[in-house]
Formats: sequence, C-alpha cells, structure tokens
Amino acid sequence: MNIEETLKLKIQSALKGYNLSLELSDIIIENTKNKEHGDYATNVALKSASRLGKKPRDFALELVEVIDKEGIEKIEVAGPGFINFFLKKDTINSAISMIIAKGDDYGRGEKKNKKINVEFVSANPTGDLHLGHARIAAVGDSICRVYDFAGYDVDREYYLNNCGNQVATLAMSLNIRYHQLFGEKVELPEDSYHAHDIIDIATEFKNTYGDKYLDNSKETLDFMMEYGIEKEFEKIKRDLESFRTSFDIYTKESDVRKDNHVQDVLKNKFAKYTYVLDGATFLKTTDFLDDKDRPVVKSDGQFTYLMPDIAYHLDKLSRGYDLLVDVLGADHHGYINRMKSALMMQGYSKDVLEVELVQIVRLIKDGKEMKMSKRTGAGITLRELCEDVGVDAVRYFFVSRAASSHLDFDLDLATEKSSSNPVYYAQYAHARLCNVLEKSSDIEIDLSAKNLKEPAEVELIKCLLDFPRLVETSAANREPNLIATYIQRLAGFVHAFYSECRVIDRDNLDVTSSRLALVKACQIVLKNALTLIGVSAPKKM
RNA sequence: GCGCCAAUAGCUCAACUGGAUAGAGUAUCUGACUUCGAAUCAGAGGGUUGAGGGUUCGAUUCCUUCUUGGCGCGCCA
Repeated sequence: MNIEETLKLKIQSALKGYNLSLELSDIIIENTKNKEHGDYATNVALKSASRLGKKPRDFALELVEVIDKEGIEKIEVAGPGFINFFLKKDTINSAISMIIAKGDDYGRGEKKNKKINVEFVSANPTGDLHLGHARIAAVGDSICRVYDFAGYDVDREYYLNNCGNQVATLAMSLNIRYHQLFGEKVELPEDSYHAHDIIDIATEFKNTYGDKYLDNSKETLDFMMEYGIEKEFEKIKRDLESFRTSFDIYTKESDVRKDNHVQDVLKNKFAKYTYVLDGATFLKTTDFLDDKDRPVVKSDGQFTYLMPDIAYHLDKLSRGYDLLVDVLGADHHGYINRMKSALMMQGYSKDVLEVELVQIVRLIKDGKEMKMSKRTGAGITLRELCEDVGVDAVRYFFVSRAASSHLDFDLDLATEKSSSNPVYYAQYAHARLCNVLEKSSDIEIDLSAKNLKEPAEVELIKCLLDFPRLVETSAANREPNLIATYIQRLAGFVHAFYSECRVIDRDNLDVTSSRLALVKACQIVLKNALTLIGVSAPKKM
C-alpha cells in the first residue's frame, strides 16, 4: 500500500459520519507545490462542504479532528479549506524498501481485465516511412507500453493496405522503372511514386528475373505488385524494428476481403443503412454522427476504402476487445465520425472506438517549410532520422510533446544540436546513479533508509512515490508525454541531490548506506520510466 | 462557407484534468570541479495564459463570441 492510498483511506473513514457517499476515487490527493503546504493535500472539504451546508474551512477543521494521525506529523487547514498533510520522515523513507523490492515492477498497475487493441502506423506499403510516421510510431508504441504496464491487455496491430489504387500505382511505377533499366524511353507519370527506393526495388527485380517480365501484361503487373508490396513492407517492418516498435498482429486488407467477406458484411449487416445514387452505394452515416453520407461502393462496382475498413473494424471487435484505439495523423480526422457511425449501426457504443489524433509534423529545413510527399519522395525518412539524430533522441522528442500539439521539426537544429536533447539529461542522471552503485558495490545498502533527512532527499523520494499514479493517469488518458515530463522532473531532482548530497563517504557509512538505498530506488524508477517510452537507460554514456 | 485541432516567458514546451505564488529547457547574465562523471548544480531577469463575456469559494483548464494559424470537407486512402 502506498502513501497516497493510505491517506485516502484515512480520509474516507473520517468521512464516514457524514452523508456523502464518496468513492475512494473521488478523494483526490495532490502533491503540494509549496513546502509550506506540507507533503500532500486534499480538497475534499472544498468539494463537498456545500453539499452539507457547511463552510469549506469549518468542515475541513472538523475533519482534521477525526482523521487518524498515525504516520503523520501534523495536519493543517489552509487557504479556503485545503487540508495539508505533513508526514513523518519514517513514513516517507519507508517507501524506498518497497521500490527496491518491486524493482522492474515498481509502478506496474493492477490487472484491469480490459482488452485493448491499438492500431497505429498502418502506412501503405508504397514507400519509406517518413517524419510523420515517426511521430505516430513513437506515440503509438509508447501508448501501448504504458497501457501494458498499467495493467491493460493490449495488442498492437498494423493494418496493411495491399489492395486498391495505392498499390496499383506502386506496380505501375515499378514496371516503368523496370523498363527504364532496359534503356526504354518511358517517363513516370506525374501521379506515380518518384522516390528512389522504387528504382532500388526495380533493380533488385531485374537482377532476380532478368528481362522475363517486359510484357506489360496484367499478370506481370499483378506479380510486380506482390513483389513491390513485399519488399516495401519488409523495409517498413525493419525500420520500425530499429525504432523499437513492434506489432503483435498484422492484418492484410486482402485477408479481410477474402471469400467475398466485405460483400457479405455490406449485404447482411448494412443493407438497411444504404441507398444507391448515381450508380454508387451510399451509407447513411448521417443517421448517426456524420455530416455527409459516405459512398461505400463506387459506380464502377469497386469498394471505396471505407467499406473494407468497416469490415476490418468489425473483425477486430469480434476478436473480443473492449476498446479499439486507432492512432491516426490529424489529417484523417474526418474519418472518425464515419467509422464510429458505421460501428453504431451494428449496435456498438460510439466509445468502443477511440481515435488518438497525432498532429501533423512540419519539416523545417534551411528555415523553410519542406512539404513531405510520398509521391515525389520529398522529406526525410524514419531511417535517415534515426541515423542522423538517434533513436533515443527522436523518440524522446516526439513523446515529450502532447500528441495534440502542432509542432515544427527543424532538421538542422535536430542534427546539429542533438547533443542538447533533453533525453541526455535523463540518461546522464541514470548513468551517474549506476556509476555510484558500481563504485560502492562493497557497501551494504540500508533498506530502511533511516538516515535520509536532507530536503533534496525528501523531495526525491516524494517524486519516486508519484510514479505509480502517473502511470495510471498516463494510460487512462493515453498521454505518454506525461511520462516524459515526469522523467525530466525526476532527473532534475536526481541531479540536484547528486550535487548537494555526496553519497559515498567511507567515514560515515550510516548515511552512505541509506543514500545508496535512495540511489538504487531512483535508478529503478528512472529506468522503468524510460522503458515506458522506449528510450534506453544506459549505465555509461 | 462548414467542421476538427491549436494559441501560455524572446524561442521550444509543461502545468498532476477545476486548486494555493502558472513551471522547465533554451537563449542572456552571475557564481560552483583537489571529492561518487561539469552532458551537472546554485542564483538573476523574463507573463494581462491571443481578446472579450460567462459558470464558482477558485479558471491556463469548463461554456460562449471573436481574432490568428494548421488540417480536413473526393465515387482518393
């Protein structure tokens, strides 16, 4: 049981005599920003005084009388009616042994028995991943890590669009590049993929098959499409892997479409919500959340992207998830109400799908915005980014910003100043702690940590105690940036402690062994937090 | 025109989801290595939280009207 829980219980039992029926989760314990306000504070008196017809301050004073004071130095009422707790040093210090005992599991939440599917990246296999995908990958992967650590059952999924116009264009581009390699004077049309990787794949194709496929037949194009998709997708997976992002499930659009499944879904489940106009079939999404009805079958008989996508989301739900999360670029926001409407047609709540929008990243080079485009191949790829700036720095950069924040990525600044990336501040703190532990390996650690009393030490311990709650909040709101902010704060306290309190002092082993316990606890928490956002915790730098 | 997202220190971003004196980094200035790693620390300056109105004990946070910017508004995905 941690300190916050204990305080909540004390408050709850103090409230028993009043007719308030407050859940434990309604009682909010806050960290104080100011030492004069004690270690922790609660606003219950402010919140509920009016329901009892009392003045907040008076009610707070009443409560203080009946709260169990064990482990507490003193309780004060302040301001409009805050109740401030000043804890005994032992109470705070005792947290350290608990953290060390839990180790890698410190901060892990209890099992929630909630199955969540997070789909992210899902980029078309028509070219390299770029800057925007990097942000989505960093945010999506971190969300999954936080979910998992907080106690949710999470599956990471990638939806591979291997049907439709995009991949047909890929085949066409590949075919033309292939012909060009034989000296033919054919130009790439404007709307094909111009990036260099298509030439690489065409070259590989030529090296494998020679001139066997110069006939421009439909069979050849189909074969090239298969070939191109496979090569592109292999590349994507490899790049994501080196970005420390992996998936549990890959679903291909072709599998969703298999055996006329999409036709069946449309006919059997959506017939009453469709109508035909100008030869196309429309879905009445306006009956639910949308502002326009959406075409699901084009007048040429082909599905639009939406219909297989709907079938795909229904498939995910049929696998037993309590919640679907799609992490999408903000330019897809129009998509949300369409999909939710379709799911609602099948009786699902609109909340069964949550879409996490990640704002567009603008690439700045030489002080100017550089438009990224898969078609022209302009921009910077995830791979180049990792090579130039480093995986840790890139991930940290993206995760430390709220997904909703619009941000500019200045390439020159990122490469040139990568050494001033805040990630190194945290990693350095971790390396310093490891160094101390290594140098003192012969000294016994005092798990009771009874000799800690300096302000820098107390601040640090209280920061360590925040971690579990932070994990919960971060997961519940899908905000991994909270973890990054926490890491900065913790690293700050660690550095301050390091300079103020010398740890290893062989003439004073009592204090040394207590401080070593604190050092160990900090090292654990820092590492756990960094792992949550996919950043390494090095022992040396 | 309609919709979604945003606007906080010179710059890049926070603010525990409605709490007490709005905080970090960076940049500028001043100090600190004979000691566990100076990729660090201590300190200074820097704010009408885009503007107005509302809700209440209390608003950067919620509602509303503007302003500015980004992104959408296809039988593309």
